Amino acid sequence: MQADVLAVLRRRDAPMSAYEVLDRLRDGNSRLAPPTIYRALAALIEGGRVHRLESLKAFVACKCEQHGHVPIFSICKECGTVEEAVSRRITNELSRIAGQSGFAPARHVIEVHGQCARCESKEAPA
Amino acid sequence: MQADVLAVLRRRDAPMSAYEVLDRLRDGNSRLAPPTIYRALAALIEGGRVHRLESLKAFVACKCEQHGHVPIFSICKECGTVEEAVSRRITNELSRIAGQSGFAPARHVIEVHGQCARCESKEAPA
DNA sequence: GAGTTCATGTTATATTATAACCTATCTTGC
DNA sequence: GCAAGATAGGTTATAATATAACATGAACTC
Repeated sequence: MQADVLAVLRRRDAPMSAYEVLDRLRDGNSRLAPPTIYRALAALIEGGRVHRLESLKAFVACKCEQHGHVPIFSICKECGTVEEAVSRRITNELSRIAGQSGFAPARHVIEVHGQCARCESKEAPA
Repeated sequence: MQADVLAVLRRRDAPMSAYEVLDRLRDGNSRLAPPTIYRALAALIEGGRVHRLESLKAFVACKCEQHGHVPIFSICKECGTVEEAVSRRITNELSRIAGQSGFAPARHVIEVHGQCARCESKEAPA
């Protein structure tokens, strides 16, 4: 099931809601309920192979080689595509800030909403 | 209504769900429905006086003097308290990363989950 | 093959959020 | 004053997201 869910997510580079994944998988198997999908997603996220975009309530397959990093997502509000980046500077600076108050970070959520280069140039084709 | 919602949020330093706010306000006024609360929250967020914690689906009053900054939240998974920080370095670095791919940032979501100093010392009182 | 474990199925429901439409109040210019 | 528009909020209904709780079945263990 995890493999099926991951395959569906990988066929898109835009995020999908859990119910979109569900609908997509129901094409072949009508007896499929939300908990099945949410369980698979939870396991995939645990393993770092899928990320949840908190601000979109949606999920994407991880595009990085190595999992276990801190992902930084750029989310285009026009076309919905998502880029995944990594920055040690950001991770370090967040640790530094947390350290000032003795906070022990366990999980980071970094999401940037905006407009990708492609959509920007379409909108204002100078 | 915005004032009422803001007052409720300010009485706590932990995040509240929209429905917690609703219940709290219903104490005095039983005829109050979700859209009313969500509208007030939307306006407050627009004005920078309230933030939505995306990863918690919850809301907090902004604690900063000046609104319009990029807030960085530290969320304690034990006690639920939230600290709000600002870092120009992070903002700059995020802009730099975005710039590399021509992405135009409009809104930032930065949330760090972990354990606050207080809860850490309680748990392992060395 | 009885007992255990693990993934998944199943049913029901909780939680979060918004659409669509209505009503009241305020405001502004005449 | 009062019509016209603007704005906030009320009301009803429902959409979208997520999980609890329990049942089933296959696979493995001894």
